[in-house]
Amino acid sequence: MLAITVKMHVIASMLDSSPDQTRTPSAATTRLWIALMRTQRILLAAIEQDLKAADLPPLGWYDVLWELVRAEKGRLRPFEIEAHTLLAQHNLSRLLDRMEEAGLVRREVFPQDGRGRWVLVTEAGRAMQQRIWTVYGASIERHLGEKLADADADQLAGQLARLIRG
Amino acid sequence: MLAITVKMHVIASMLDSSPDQTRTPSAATTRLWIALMRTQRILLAAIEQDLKAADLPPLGWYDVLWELVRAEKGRLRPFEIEAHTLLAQHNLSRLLDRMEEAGLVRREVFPQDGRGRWVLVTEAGRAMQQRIWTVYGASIERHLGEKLADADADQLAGQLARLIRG
DNA sequence: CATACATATATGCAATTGCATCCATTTTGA
DNA sequence: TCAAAATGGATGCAATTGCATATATGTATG
Repeated sequence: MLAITVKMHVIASMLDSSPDQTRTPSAATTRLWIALMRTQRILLAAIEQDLKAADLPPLGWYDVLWELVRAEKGRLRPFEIEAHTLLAQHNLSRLLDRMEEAGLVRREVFPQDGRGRWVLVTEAGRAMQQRIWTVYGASIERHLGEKLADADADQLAGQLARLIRG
Repeated sequence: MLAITVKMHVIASMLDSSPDQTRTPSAATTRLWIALMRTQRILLAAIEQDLKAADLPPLGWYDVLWELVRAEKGRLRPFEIEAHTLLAQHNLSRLLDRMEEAGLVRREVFPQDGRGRWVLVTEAGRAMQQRIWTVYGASIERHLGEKLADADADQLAGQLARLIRG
């Protein structure tokens, strides 16, 4: 499976990235780092609070549901969800436990590989994804969308994305 | 004390911010939200990993040490640290337990208010702050600083800051 | 000035996360 | 072909976090 090759390559490239202990960031870089951390934390806290106020589960649940809903046949392998959501493997495994317990997803065997599983979203899961989006989307709009024009948002998103590509 | 007035004002303003459930974010806003979350998470994970690889404590410890080192007389009240670092009160309280146990800070009574405490950074704490910065700074530079020019960083930091002001 | 309310900090307990490791299955390659 | 290495996923246990509440003290109000 192609994923194997990719993974080994990724790991190998990560291993040789030992920090150069001699360099120091510029004041501008440091300001950007702090701004990035603070902005994300404050917005995330505000949005998570809106979800909690509406008696909805935390964002991680939404991320998983969204990936499943948009996936073909409403199913993915755990490692695919992991890659999309950036959740750690063991955290995802347990998040899926909770979501399965809540009836939002189901796990089934993956016949082509005895180690694997399918994770499928249930009807209740689809309904929950939509219910969460009602609140989540409104919250994103209120805390973020209202603060800037779409053109600025797009440009800013592009600049942020460049920080982690290449 | 001024802090009282501020707090009540902040709480009051937060309480009336009920989400408008009817609005939905634009595609641009949603892209920005996702970019912000992903970029912050990926960079933070990379940097925390560098710290761990150097056998240093997590970033929260640095944030507290930094606030104390820069503060007059190397001391602050817990609620001041809380405000600067965005740590939750109970989390800070326990973080300070651990840091005190590690000999990096000390708690002393605050005579002017029987409820309060001083948190002071020790010599070991100052040394640790510098030791962490060696690695942390290099890591910021490598993961972030190298990706863009200072002018771009400054501009980007300004745009991010605008998202949480007003 | 007494009573109710606010503030500063701490803490018990449950839920989540991190870490290491385990298990079962592929895949690789001598 | 078969042992060694890699993968996909789960799990035991410790550390951290979240949540509610406790404790002590300060401030305001009738």
